This record gives sequence, structure tokens and C-alpha cells, in this order.
Amino acid sequence: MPDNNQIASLFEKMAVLCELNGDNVFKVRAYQKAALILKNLERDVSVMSIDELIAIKGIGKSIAAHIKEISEKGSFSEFEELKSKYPAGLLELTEIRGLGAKRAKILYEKLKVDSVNKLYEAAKSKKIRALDGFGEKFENSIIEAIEKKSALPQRFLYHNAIKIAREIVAWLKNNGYKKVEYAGSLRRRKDTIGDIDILYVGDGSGMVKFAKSEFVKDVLSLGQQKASFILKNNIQCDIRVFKENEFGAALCYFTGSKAHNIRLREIALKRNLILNEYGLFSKSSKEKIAGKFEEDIYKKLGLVYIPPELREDSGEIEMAQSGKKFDLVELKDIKGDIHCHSAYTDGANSIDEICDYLSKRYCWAYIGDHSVPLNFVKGLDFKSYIKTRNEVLSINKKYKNKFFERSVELEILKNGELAFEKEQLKDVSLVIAAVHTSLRLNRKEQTERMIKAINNPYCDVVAHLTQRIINERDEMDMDYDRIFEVAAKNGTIFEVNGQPDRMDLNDVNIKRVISLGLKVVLSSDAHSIEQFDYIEYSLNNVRRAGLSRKDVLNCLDFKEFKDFIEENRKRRGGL
DNA sequence: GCCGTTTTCGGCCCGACTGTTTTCAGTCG
Ligand SMILES: Nc1nc2c(ncn2[C@H]2C[C@H](O)[C@@H](COP(=O)(O)OP(=O)(O)OP(=O)(O)O)O2)c(=O)[nH]1
Ligand SMILES: [Mg+2]
Ligand SMILES: [Mg+2]
Ligand SMILES: [Zn+2]
Repeated sequence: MPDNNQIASLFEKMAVLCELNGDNVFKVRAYQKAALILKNLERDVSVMSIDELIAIKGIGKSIAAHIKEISEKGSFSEFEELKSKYPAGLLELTEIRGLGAKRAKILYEKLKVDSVNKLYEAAKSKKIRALDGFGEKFENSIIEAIEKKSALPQRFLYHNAIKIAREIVAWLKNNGYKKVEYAGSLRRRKDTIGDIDILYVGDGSGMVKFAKSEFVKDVLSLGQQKASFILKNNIQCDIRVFKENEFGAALCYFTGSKAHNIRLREIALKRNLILNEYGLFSKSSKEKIAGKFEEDIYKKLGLVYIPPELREDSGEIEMAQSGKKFDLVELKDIKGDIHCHSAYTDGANSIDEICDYLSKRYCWAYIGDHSVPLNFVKGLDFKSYIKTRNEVLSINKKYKNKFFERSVELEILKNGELAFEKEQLKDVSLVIAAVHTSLRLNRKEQTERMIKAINNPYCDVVAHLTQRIINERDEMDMDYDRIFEVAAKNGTIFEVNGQPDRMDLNDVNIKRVISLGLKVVLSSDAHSIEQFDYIEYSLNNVRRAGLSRKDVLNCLDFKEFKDFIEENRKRRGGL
């Protein structure tokens, strides 16, 4: 069964093919939109009925039928037909910056260019400039774009991108610009970031100066209101300049997402208004109605303010129209962390140091560590768990009104058993079950393994369920639908791991487990004191999933949390 | 291809930068 992302990727390819085929641009956009919808959808479309599919805004009869066909056959005939019309290499041409479908089509028809290699040859041998509507500069820009393409990686970790963004904001402020913000996917706090989007109040001279700064490797474009650069670390940076009284509208525009912007602009039109990055205007008189403050844009469109994390056009506009304020969980609501590592296994700090730090930060915490059989990190056996738990409890006595306990990141063995015996498990305060080995079992085996673990009454929390490592390792191949179904019966708590390259569960999976009535728990999975801040990345994901305090167990008091765990075990036949 | 509190046909967000360009198309945000 293909998952939503796989189906989305087919529709993205279909969009490119339609473009190359010279189809209606709105048909192309319909496929792009459908792909986006699927990527943000928490339900598995492959098991939905045609009627259910059509009920989704942006999915109609044709695309619903395609989804059905893909679910059964892995692809759809219209796509396969179109694909067979063109060489496979043609699809990759539009990935070259500055080359879109229109000119790719001409290059293919006139010069038989059907791959990036042939495009490069054609440009080098100066054949492109001879074509009507093409020229020397275009030819050179193509050569440059191809030569530099391989250096550009996919998407960046939020953790890495935000650091660079903050440096650039500071640089602009140092250069005298008082109002500077990062926007785009960074402000929406997506787990991966395509580029760094920055806006400031001032004039174009700031961008000219930035172009000559240490940050910049290449200048892609440089105008009066906007510029694009490739930075030294190969990330793209887009900068826009505005006037003070435009800043709210500008921030709204540049924060996006694109789909969210389009919805806002459509709502404006229905009210006889025009929304762009400079403000909200009356369509007839051109009079300005809002622009200085972002809040005013939403207000004048009849919407409550929408937190940036939710701006994906995945239901937030409808919620904002209902008039009810958003109530997302905040950092100050977090009362404890459950998952970290001490020097007993692969952490950098002693339990003493960890407790000292956490006593200043939280009301409570579970200090964790790896378990057997992870020998390479000196995973704890049951005896050493008990011994070190006593150490935690004794250290706890030093702190008034703080509660420290011991958790263990317990291995889910290849056969789905937990690494400690049942008799031992009842003496473990918090079991955070995790897979770290045998990641490549086949789908069926991996699914059964996970289900067996989840059915264990002592499997309190499942850590980083999918085991993805962003840009390095895909999610484990499992039947997530079934796993979540079993989890719903067990009341399983899913961890939202905040390690920058994990951020697992992601936003969409969080929505999925919450819709099943389950709760999540945030964790930094800190391996050193500094890494306790990674819980902010978990927070990003749950805010993007729209969660409030009631869905996040870190917002409970210690006793409430402990009771929750115990209740859960009892109900499932443990204790 | 999708959609509809005027619509089942005729619209579909809006603007900056570049170069193919002297009034606009292509591409991108
Ligand atoms: N109205 C409108 N706004 C757009 C369009 N494309 C982009 N934007 C706005 C919203 C985006 O969030 C913002 C920045 O564009 P980006 O291409 O950098 O996208 P974004 O940062 O959302 O995602 P990314 O992680 O960079 O891929 O510009 C568009 O076609 N129309
Ligand atoms: Mg961006
Ligand atoms: Mg951008
Ligand atoms: Zn861990």
C-alpha cells in the first residue's frame, strides 16, 4: 500500500509532465495542490473511499479515482501514458534553477535535449543561444546552474537553518536596520527548511552590502525590493525589503505558506479587498485597510490570529473563521522531561549534574539511559537500572518540591519482546520502548515486532517510532495504520523526540495519534546539558499539529503524570 | 483539474527580477 507521501510524489511528477505537455496551468496547479494536501493529511488516503476523498477540498473526481488506482496498482494510467510520451531525463530539467517547463519543452523539441547532461552539452556548444527567444546570458546561467547544482543538498535541519538565520538577522541589525525578522518555513517552524527567508525595514542598500558580506557565495538575483543568494554553507537565502507601515502584511506574506497566502487572498477578494505583501486594500478605492501589523490583516479578513506554525492551509483558516482563539501549548507549560542520557551510558553528564541543571528548569524529570543489549553504549541491565534509580531517588532528596525519577530507553528486541523480563518491568518507573537494531526487517516482521511491543502492558511510551534520521534514513517500513490502531486500544503514549535530525513523531503523525484519542509526550533525548533545549524542537512539532496543553503529558504535575502511567499499566493488565 | 450561501461554466493570488525584452514572457517568491 503506498503511503500519502508516495502518492503525493506521483502527483508532483504528474504536474511536471502536464506542464511539459503544455496542459492548462490550472490543471498543473490542481496536481501540485493535491500533492500538498496529501503530504499534510493525517489520514491514510489509500484506505479511503471515493466519496471520502472527494469530500477533501482540492480533491475532485479525477484525482480521487487516480488515488484509488494508485492504491491498487501503484500508479495510474494517465500518468503512465504521459510518462511514456517523454524521456525520463526530461523531468529533471525543471530542477535546474531558471529553467521551467516552457523552455525545457522548447529545448527538447528543438535540440532534443532530454537530460541534464545533454542540456549541459548544448549550452557548452553554444547551440541554445541560436534559438528564438534564448540568448547568451541564459546559456551561461544554465551552465553555472548545472555546475553548482550538485553542491546544493536537499532540505536543511531546522536546527542548522535557524542558527544561520539568527546570524543574518544579527548582521542586519548590526548594520543599522532595526526591524529584521526571519519568515518562511523557519517562522512556521517546519522540521526541515528549504531556504532562509528574511525581511527588514529599510532600503535596498542593505542587500547590496549583504551581497558583499562573508555569508554570501553567489548572488542569484539582486533588485530593489528583493534578492536571492547562495550562502557559503550552500543554503539559499531570500531577502525582502519593506517600509515600516507595510511590515505586518510583508511578514504575513513572507511567512506563508504559499497555500495559506492564496487562501487569505481569496478571502480578501470575496470581501472586495486585495491582499498582497504591501497591505490589505479596498479593491475599488485602493484605500489601505491594514498593513502595519500582521494581527490587523487577520482581523480585517474576519479571522482570529493564526499562529505561524499552523499556516499550511490544513484546516486552520476554517478554525480561524469560527472565531475561537487558538490555544497552542507553550514552552512555559512544560513541567518536565522524560528522556535523556547520563554518563552511565552515552551521555556526557553525571546524574548529579543533570539533576542540578533540571532542578532549575523543571518541576520534575525522568533521567533515562539506554538498556541492554546495546553494548556499544554500555546499556543498563535490570540490576544497574535499580542501582542507578536509587541514586536518582537519593539525589532527589537534595531538592525541595522537585521530583526526579529514573526512566529507561528499553530495547524492543527483534522478536518484539522488551529487553527486561515482565517480573522486572513492574519495578521500572517509566519504560520508554525503542527500536535501535534490526531496522531493515521486512514490513510485515517490523509491524508485528512493533505491535507486540505496544501490546506489552509495560510499554509506557514508544520512543521515536519511525526511526527516521532526516536526510539520512527513511522511516522504518511498517504498517503504521495497524500500529496506530493497536496503540489506540492500548492508550499508548508516543514520544515526540526533539533531537534535531529525528523530530519523531513529525507533525502529521502527531495529528494522527491525537485524532485517535492518544496523548504525546515531549522529550529532548538530551545526551548533554545543552541538549535539553532540544525539547523546543519537539514543541515545534506539536504546535504545528495544533496541540494544546491537554494533549501533552509534560504539562501534567509529577503526580498526575505518574498516576497516568500507572493507570495505563493497570488497565492493560500490568502491575 | 477543482469549485460553487449570486454560479455546473468560467473563473482560478499577486508581484519582483531577469533577459528572451521596448511592452512582455518565463520563472520564482
Ligand atoms: N502569495 C504567494 N506567496 C508565495 C508564493 N510562493 C512563496 N510565497 C511566500 C510564502 C512562502 O512561505 C514564502 C517563502 O517562500 P519559500 O519558497 O521560501 O517557501 P517556504 O519558506 O514556505 O518553504 P521552504 O522551506 O523554503 O521550502 O513566500 C506564491 O506563489 N504566492
Ligand atoms: Mg523558505
Ligand atoms: Mg524562499
Ligand atoms: Zn535516547
